[in-house]
Amino acid sequence: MTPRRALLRDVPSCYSLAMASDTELLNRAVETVVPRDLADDKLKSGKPLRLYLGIDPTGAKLHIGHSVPLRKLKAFQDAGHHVIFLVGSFTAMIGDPSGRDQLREPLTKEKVEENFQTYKQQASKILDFSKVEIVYNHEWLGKLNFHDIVKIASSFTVQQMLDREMFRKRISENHPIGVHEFLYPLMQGYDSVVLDVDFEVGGNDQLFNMLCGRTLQKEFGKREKFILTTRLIEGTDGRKMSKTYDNCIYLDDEPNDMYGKVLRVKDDLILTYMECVTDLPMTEIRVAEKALKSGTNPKELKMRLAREIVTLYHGEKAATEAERSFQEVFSQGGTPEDVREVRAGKGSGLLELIVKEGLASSKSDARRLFEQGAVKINDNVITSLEAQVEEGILKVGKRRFIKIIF
RNA sequence: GGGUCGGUAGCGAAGUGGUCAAACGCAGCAGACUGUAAAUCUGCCGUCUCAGGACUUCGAAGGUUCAAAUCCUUCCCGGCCCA
Repeated sequence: MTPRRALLRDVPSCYSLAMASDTELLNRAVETVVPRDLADDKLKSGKPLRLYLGIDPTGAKLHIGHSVPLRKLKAFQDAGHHVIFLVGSFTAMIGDPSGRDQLREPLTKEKVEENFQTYKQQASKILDFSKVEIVYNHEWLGKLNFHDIVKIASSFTVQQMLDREMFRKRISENHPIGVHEFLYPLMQGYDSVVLDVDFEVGGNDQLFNMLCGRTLQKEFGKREKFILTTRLIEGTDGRKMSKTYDNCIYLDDEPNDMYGKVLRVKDDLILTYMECVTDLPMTEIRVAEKALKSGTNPKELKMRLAREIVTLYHGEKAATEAERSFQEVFSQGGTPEDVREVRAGKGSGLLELIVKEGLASSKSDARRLFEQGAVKINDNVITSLEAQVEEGILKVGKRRFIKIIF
């Protein structure tokens, strides 16, 4: 479409030097655009558009699933559009019921601010916050009175709310639904009214909330916005990416750890990851797709993917290093380079050290590891619970290493 | 407000006076296998241990009993039905 595609081949693909085309903006890593033709028209107009992404600062560690909408935001920013970043300072205190089958704990104001700082610090790896407009929704939501709220609420029906899957689920499982949870999408929708944007970006789990915004904008006579939802990517094991499943790749994971996690991703997610969380050109991703179909070892592509992701967050050097280290440790069963060094007293117990250094969660746990032959010093399996500390590389299981020095 | 059912380990869920640290499933951990994996198989999966046991845990606090997750009392939290 544009000549930049050809040029890009010679450039390390993780550096997105070029702007994405309109087609790519509206399609790559995108789940759905509502309504499509409105989006096309607005983009075709060539005018800079106002768009926003809202987040509730819950204090969660960001993982690459969170990076998808952020990256989309950045793509639009690079294309010259006006990006607004909305901090759900008010909404966070209520808690989004989306995707929840449990009631959420509300947050305090102080906690919200603290959380946002943490968020910003992590998200800065993707988005340049100095170039976006940051707004807080307590500034308007906190000022609404009961009249306003009733007006807003009357645009929706209880049936619409109850149609949502998580509420149905809760009903069928006899879990509570707080009345305030119905208010949540309305508040978020009202954000759109205040910001009067051309469109909103969000994860696909936010579709309902964002649609409420469309309804309210019409109701309040504002401009019509369209909605762009990004794809939700699954965690390394193919289930929903979630802390409770421990299948997340976090933005601040150490290079080696991050690399290893990507390699552990289920094979059939490779292409999705490439599309959604890297800057690899789509042309290259198509080539990868063909290669997969023609029987290339998925590991090869996964390594490419892993290198790409680590480069994005830690730079090329770290990525190369992580790759080398990974091959050494896992493919050849060796030990990593950068093992943590731990000073230990000669003659002290090995078991105690393992617990103290967090390689096991309790003494009982450590004991089990000994019994199961998981404890090795310099590749010699140690089974005696009374064993003393020795100098060398201590390996517990496959992934936990420390270097013991006296 | 009334009635009723329920709150068990990270989650789900059995257990209704002793044989209960508590079945089972999921998740997790270790070992084998492998392409890091996945799948599969095996073992583990409260804490501490002088390895014989000891200690803490079944919403919370009291009580009955030789003995309580199991019985009683009060309280807290939730579901459902009725108002």
